[in-house]
Amino acid sequence: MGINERRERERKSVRKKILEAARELFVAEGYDAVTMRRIAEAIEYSPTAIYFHFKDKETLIRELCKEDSSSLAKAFNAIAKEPDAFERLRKIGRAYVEFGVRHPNSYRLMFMTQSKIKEDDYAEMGHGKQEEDGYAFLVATVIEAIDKGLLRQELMDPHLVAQAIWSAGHGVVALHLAKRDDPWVEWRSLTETAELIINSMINGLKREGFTHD
Amino acid sequence: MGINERRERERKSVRKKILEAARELFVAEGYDAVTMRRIAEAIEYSPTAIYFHFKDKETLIRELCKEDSSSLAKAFNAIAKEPDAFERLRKIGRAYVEFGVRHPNSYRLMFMTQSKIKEDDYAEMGHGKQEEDGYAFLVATVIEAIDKGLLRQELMDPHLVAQAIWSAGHGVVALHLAKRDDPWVEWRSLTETAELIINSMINGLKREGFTHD
DNA sequence: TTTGTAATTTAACAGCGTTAAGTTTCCTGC
DNA sequence: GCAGGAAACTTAACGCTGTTAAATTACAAA
Repeated sequence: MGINERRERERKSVRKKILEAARELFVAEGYDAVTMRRIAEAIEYSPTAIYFHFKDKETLIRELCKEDSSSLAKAFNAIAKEPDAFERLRKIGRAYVEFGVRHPNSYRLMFMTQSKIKEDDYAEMGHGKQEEDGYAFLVATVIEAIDKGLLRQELMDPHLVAQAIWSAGHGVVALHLAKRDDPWVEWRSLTETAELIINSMINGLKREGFTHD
Repeated sequence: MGINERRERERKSVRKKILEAARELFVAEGYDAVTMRRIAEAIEYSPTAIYFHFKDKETLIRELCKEDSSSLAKAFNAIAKEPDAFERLRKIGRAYVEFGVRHPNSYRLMFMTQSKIKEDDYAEMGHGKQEEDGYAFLVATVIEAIDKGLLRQELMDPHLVAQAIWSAGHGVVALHLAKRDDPWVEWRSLTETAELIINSMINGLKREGFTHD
């Protein structure tokens, strides 16, 4: 018994070592640029050793991604305290943008690529629970705004509105992550653009004549 | 001379054949899923034959992408006739969304991935010319809106406003292309969401009290 | 008919993620 | 203390990729 615990502890320590090395490399060079062989090299193991601890590269990356995404959930939970629905939307937007900047690789994986995750796995990922599901949190906030009569009368579908808001926020982050270094455009700062988008969207969705703070 | 022309014609025909086969495969299965070997197989040539006509896979894809993107430029040129600045913005948005739907692979390549294209190549791509440069066209429209006093007073930077509008439009397309099949979210239709985003953004950017059509 | 170049094929390389098989390590039960 | 055996790891290799080098074919020019 006691010895099994030791085994397990050691295994976990190696797992952690792999994750840390992988994280450092991925953060520095991105998902595609880092090979399994280089991760192995970094921890001075053979490449195949990784496969004892992780099913494949995809799984390894998802693990890191999961760590990151929990930081987004945390930020959202802190925001939940904000009483004003519009202000909450603004804070959601800012937190979302900050997440993209802080974890560009995870952001790309989560929101900019098609994932083959099956619906079955969703339950354990907190699907639908506001504390873990950012989209659910956004929808709930929109519902509140609708119920309080803050939005234009024709806006009755919370999913539609939430998706529009999400899209706007996503757009500014995604464009930044993909095109920030492209000199075709005289880029303005991400935060400035994000602020304008968030405010314009809220301003454009809110009930005509409704004056807010 | 006459024989050189014939040679050239034949070469161009093979080039075209490759491009057509590649396009069909790429459209059906996407950039990453299609290998050079499969393209070669489709035209019943050896894989290396392609490399006589195209430098590498990247170049081949860029060629297809260029063809697609000209359709966007065409759509924008048609829109240029629209006299009303806001209505022009709406049409730009719709055309942009339609481009994303019609050419998802090119869209992903152009707007959702980092490109290593150097600034030097931009001149021949029509950078800055409104007829070929969609961003320049958008900026020009924003400038017109500003000059005519249609936008809120504090909005004086056309690039900032253009980038906010672009981001909003991009967001809805990018999210759709990446997450459309993800059952985590009860997706609303792209066109409906796009329409809401475009209208909300314009509504949110326009001068307070300014009533439009 | 020879010659030279353009166009194509065959063979192969280096890199990738990954798997199979062999080896070390080290706890367990006698 | 030592045999057995699972756990953790390494070595070797597979199949796939984009791509290149070298050999081959096709075919107009002389």
